[in-house]
Amino acid sequence: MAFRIGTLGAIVTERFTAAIVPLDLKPKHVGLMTLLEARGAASQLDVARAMGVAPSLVVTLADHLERLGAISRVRDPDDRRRQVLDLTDDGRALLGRCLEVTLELDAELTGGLGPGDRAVLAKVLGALAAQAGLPI
Amino acid sequence: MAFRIGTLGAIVTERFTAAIVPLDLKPKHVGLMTLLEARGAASQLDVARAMGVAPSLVVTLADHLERLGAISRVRDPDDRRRQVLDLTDDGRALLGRCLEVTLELDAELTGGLGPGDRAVLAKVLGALAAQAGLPI
DNA sequence: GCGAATCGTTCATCTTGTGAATGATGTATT
DNA sequence: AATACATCATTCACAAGATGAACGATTCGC
Repeated sequence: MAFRIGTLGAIVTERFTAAIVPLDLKPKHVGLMTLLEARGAASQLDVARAMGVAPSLVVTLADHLERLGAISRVRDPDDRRRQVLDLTDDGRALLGRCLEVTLELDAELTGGLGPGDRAVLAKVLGALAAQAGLPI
Repeated sequence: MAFRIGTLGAIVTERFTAAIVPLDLKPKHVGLMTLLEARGAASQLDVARAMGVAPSLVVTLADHLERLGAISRVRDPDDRRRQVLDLTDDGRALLGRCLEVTLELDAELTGGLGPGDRAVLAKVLGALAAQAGLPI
């Protein structure tokens, strides 16, 4: 059975990217905030490793999120090399709006499905996320 | 119910991209070949419109596929502005190997699922593909 | 204390993609 | 038939996203 899941992944990604443009966010920003929400405060290097991304990219992402007021960024007093990131209340609110957008997209994409099918899809995607080590 | 389908889309896309590296292909190359397989020969502008991509990008993609011997590229004798692309036999074989890779990835991602769940997933993704106007 | 490792940042660079300019060809109007 | 306009492919300059190497500031092991 050929799902062509790769091509579909690209389409879904594209739609999601477009859907969060009004929030002034890119998918990686959402990924970073989601990570902070799930794990609590973390150093930039921790974030880079968890996201599978170069540390220099985290600088850029954190710059942007800090400018939006979505995260705080303070030197760890116990190790002043570390820059500790954490979600602000504004950040949590912003992440809430991301969730709304996500739900709308989910609804749009799975509109034709019955409740049973939706449950199965949720299970499948949950398993997929767990496999990817993703908080969901 | 939050599927976080956007984030998952990114993960799947990434995996697919990695999986076709050995074939010297990127996802868009596969998209172009799939299009030619489904619709038959097409001009570069047709391809650009169908893929939702700039015509100048099709030049690059076609250059690469032509170098691989996967597509032919001939001037339309009836309208010599048009450069007509078509899959070669080698291209069809290459696309076959892409399908194998896709099937392996599908199997890997849905390994823990029962046959009923897989059927539902196939249906859901099929509907999604149809909605995106994608041949599947 | 001193050399080595770690963390964040900057910088040069690569890749992917777009959009404008160009040249070749085709179409329409007169 | 000639001229103006539109269309197609191509090239070029450029923007965005991401990487890796170099560097400065720290901290750790000895």
